Amino acid sequence: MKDQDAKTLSNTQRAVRDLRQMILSGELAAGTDHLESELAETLGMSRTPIREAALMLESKGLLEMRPRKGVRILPVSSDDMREIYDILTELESLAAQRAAEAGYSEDELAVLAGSIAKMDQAIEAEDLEAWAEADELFHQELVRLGGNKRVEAIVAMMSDQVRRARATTLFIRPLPVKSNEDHRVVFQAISESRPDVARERHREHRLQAQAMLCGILEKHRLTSL
Amino acid sequence: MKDQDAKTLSNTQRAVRDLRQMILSGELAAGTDHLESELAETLGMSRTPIREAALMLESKGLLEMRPRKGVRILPVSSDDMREIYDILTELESLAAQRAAEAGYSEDELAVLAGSIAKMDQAIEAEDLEAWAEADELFHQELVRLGGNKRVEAIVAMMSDQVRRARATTLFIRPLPVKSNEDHRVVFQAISESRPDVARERHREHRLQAQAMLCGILEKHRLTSL
DNA sequence: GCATTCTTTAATGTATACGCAAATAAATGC
DNA sequence: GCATTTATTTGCGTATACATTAAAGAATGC
Repeated sequence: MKDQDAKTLSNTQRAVRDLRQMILSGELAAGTDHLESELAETLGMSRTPIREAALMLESKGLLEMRPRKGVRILPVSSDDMREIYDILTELESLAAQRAAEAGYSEDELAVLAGSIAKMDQAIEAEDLEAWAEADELFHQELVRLGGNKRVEAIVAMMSDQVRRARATTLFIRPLPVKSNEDHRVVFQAISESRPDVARERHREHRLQAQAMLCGILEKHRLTSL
Repeated sequence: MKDQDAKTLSNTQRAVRDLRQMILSGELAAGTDHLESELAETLGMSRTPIREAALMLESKGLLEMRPRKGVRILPVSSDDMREIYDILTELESLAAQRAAEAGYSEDELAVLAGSIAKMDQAIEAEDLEAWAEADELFHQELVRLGGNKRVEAIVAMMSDQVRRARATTLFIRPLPVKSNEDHRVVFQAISESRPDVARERHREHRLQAQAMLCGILEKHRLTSL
């Protein structure tokens, strides 16, 4: 429970937050159906805010509302991840380019640098959860520095689904040492204001990560189905 | 009125369609506020479907719901268009690449070829409306051929806003002769299965179009405000 | 025993009612 | 006359009730 629950947040907002959390945590498993009224009872509110929340989560691609069938939690297939990574590759590369063009000061790049440091520490400690968290921070901050609000929104939307897939891949994939090097190279290009380098390096980084992760998901597809 | 109105479409769906249309046509002008109850009365339904529709259109960036202020129709600034075109540049270039990789047959490329033909005719006849329509078809079909459903969804979402901006630029911009040549080059690269060429040519095409259109919007910013 | 139709059920789509909070208007104190 | 506080209004958030319709089950005819 956060500090504010019934206070400043509306029921609709709580429903969005809670349902999202339940989906990401797997409490609402992929592929399962749930009636609006069940969810309403679970979260202790009426159907109205549940419907509004479901509508929002539907537009984010986390679930699907089907008349008479209830809301279905959408599974994330390897094909889905391929689509998502394709988009992230393009939009994050753009962000890297724009961030390099912007000529940020060392201070303004502190969060980005910090996330790389955290990833290094996590690798050292072989703490994959911590690494994943820092990795997400890096990508999120990179996109923020890119300065395009719509890119930010799209990436945030997709990152929910990436997070779900990561639950599968994180403990199977090789230790992300190479990944950390990639991040450093991109960071350097941004801090040296070299847009084309930042763009291309990040693009390569993403393409490699995508190939690896989709490969893993493909292999384990049968397991999860 | 389409063939089906009260028949197969729910009120929520009608509200989405009608509100979207009213925004695109300018009937609901950018920057204006409207109470949920007003809109409900206008469309002859209760607030519930209006709210659900507004929620969807909000996620598409056409409007904003603000407590006690009503729903605000969001204006499209030149900054907005810069953001949108940046995204379209990246995602459509990806689509062009993927379309070229897919190795479509002549038949499968018929719609794309047709849209180019229509643009040529429109230029000939100096019919800018027809040209815009064909141009939109080209980009839409290109993205479809790219085979990424999420890209399709994002582009469709943004194209609503592009359409609103076009109302400003269409009759000011130079006759899009160069644009047609660009399209032909991209088409050829796709039909010859040359992904890198398709990607780069389309990218250049988009960057030029963006620079031109944002320039126009920038100039006429004062007029519209 | 199977198929078809009717009945019933159950879940959604939508209307409506109401409480609450925010914005505006009014009133009182200084 | 201005500021501050109090009333009032008004629009939203949400609960709830109801109508609609699709799906499931029962029953009847063949």
